Amino acid sequence: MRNLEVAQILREIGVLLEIKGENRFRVLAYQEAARKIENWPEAIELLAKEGKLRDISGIGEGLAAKIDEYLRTGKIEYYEELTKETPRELIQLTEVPGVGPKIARQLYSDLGILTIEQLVQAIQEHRLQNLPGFSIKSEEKIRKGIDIIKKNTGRMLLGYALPLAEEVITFLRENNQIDNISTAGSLRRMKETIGDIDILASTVDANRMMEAFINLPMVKQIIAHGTTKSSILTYEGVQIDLRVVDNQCFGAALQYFTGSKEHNVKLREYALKKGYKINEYGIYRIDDGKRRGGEKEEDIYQILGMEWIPPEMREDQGEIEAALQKRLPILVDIKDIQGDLHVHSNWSDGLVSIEEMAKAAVQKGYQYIAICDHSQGLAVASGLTPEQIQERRKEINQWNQNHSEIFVLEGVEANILGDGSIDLPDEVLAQLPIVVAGIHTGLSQNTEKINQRLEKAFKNPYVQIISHPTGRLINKRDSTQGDLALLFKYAQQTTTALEINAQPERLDLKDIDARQANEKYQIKLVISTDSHDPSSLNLMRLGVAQARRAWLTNKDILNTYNKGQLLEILQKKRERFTI
DNA sequence: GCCGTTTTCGGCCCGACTGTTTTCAGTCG
Repeated sequence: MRNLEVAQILREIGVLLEIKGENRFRVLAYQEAARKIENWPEAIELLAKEGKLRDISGIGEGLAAKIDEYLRTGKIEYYEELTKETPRELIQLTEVPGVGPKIARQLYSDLGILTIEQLVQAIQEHRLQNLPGFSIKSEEKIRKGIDIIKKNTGRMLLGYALPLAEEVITFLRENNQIDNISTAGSLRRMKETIGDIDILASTVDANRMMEAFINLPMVKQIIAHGTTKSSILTYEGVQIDLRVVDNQCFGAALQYFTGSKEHNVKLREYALKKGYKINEYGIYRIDDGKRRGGEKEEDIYQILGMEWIPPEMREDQGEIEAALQKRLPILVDIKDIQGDLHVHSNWSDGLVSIEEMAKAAVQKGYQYIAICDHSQGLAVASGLTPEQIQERRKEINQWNQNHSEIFVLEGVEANILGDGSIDLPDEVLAQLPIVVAGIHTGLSQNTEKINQRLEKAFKNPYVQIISHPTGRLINKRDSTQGDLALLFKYAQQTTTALEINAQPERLDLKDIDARQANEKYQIKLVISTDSHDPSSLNLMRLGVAQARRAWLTNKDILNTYNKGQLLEILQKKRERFTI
């Protein structure tokens, strides 16, 4: 799968063209194509091979030829030409807040600056303020921009951003008279990583609220402070923006600030066709200029003749078309979750006993919980031997005999060994109502090996669920080299379910892949927290968000079924593939 | 550079803020 790689080079061409001062719509075309390819669920090289690149809307003759060239030869002549006059180092200069393509170009042509280090040096020597159009102020602005990227170590995990935003919102609520308050931006869309935290509110006293905001205990630096918008930087380097709007504009503002940019562009284009204009203050008829709504977010969509679109879907991935046809799926909701099918206890590397995990699950209102401790192949996690599993069974049976409030399923998270076999014998697996299996070692094997390994694991009749199927750790470790399309095929053929692991750094499968698995291969998914302690059961909402971003409904998710239905489904594969 | 119940040319979302200007360019979300 070379999609990211191709998207990257197209994006770079876009920036280079921007720096060069090319037609901005040509620039846009490259950026749009990059985005589409990045989010395309199938391998771009496969599409190219079949001559179907132009199936992707936004890729025409010119781009298709360049992509083909890149996939064939490893480079694009046009790109090489561009970098001769516009060095590619300039791309990273444009990543400094306050430095766009025009300034990057000026810095290079007038001062020969190519790198951020050279820029820092030039600022120290006050060489910027003498440039035409520059002053001490603009120099200072760029210096601050450099500070910000140096502090910012990329995007933070949703699992980190969400509680932080909630803490801020709770604090603001306690200290102000608030009409409406909500997260916005990528946080409201529940993307797996978040750039900065956006909060939107309406209140009778904006000044007071801003005052409270910039005086939060976590504030290290105030980046901006006004009556409608303030930004702060926390000690941990997170930027939080608070915007305050009139109550009657709250819906329009929420729609606008939630994005995504691509969703909004598409929505506005459609609005124009229908004779409406949308901005952050409301929706207006173009002919008489009159405002037709905007107090509620629903107004915007309703007036355009669409269903209200859940924020998680707003990525311009077909949701606008579906909303127009009133065919949006009813997305799975946290309230639909009946249990957690992958948690650990202190029999392996969990922190607490089975009883404590079960009690915590009762608090969540679950019908069932599956204790899936590691198995013997994972010694570092105190994986269980067959004998230990026998021992553990007594404890689980005892719980189930004495408690009716929740059913504890006896399970394991077994290891898929280097050759694809499972690290427990079939006789042992057969006695466990639920077997989750995952790759924990040999993650860097080549594609062929990973594929063979997974094929064998999927074909094991006792393995009903594959945990964290790609093994990725966000910002830390890439997915395994396994071929996803093949993996989906195995899952489909063997009626094996795939996990959406809700751990903040895993969220594996990711949204577009989970959607593809379900839409194209009709694979069922399981949302599991992989908890090693009771409080991690709360991570379920991250997994549910991921599933919603994958357009999944109740019927697609195994752990929305009641206990009886679930046990029946789990039995199916075994009945089909054993005698 | 793409695209078309606005079809083969002429469009391609919208506004705020900043800084440097007398009406706007650049950047950002």
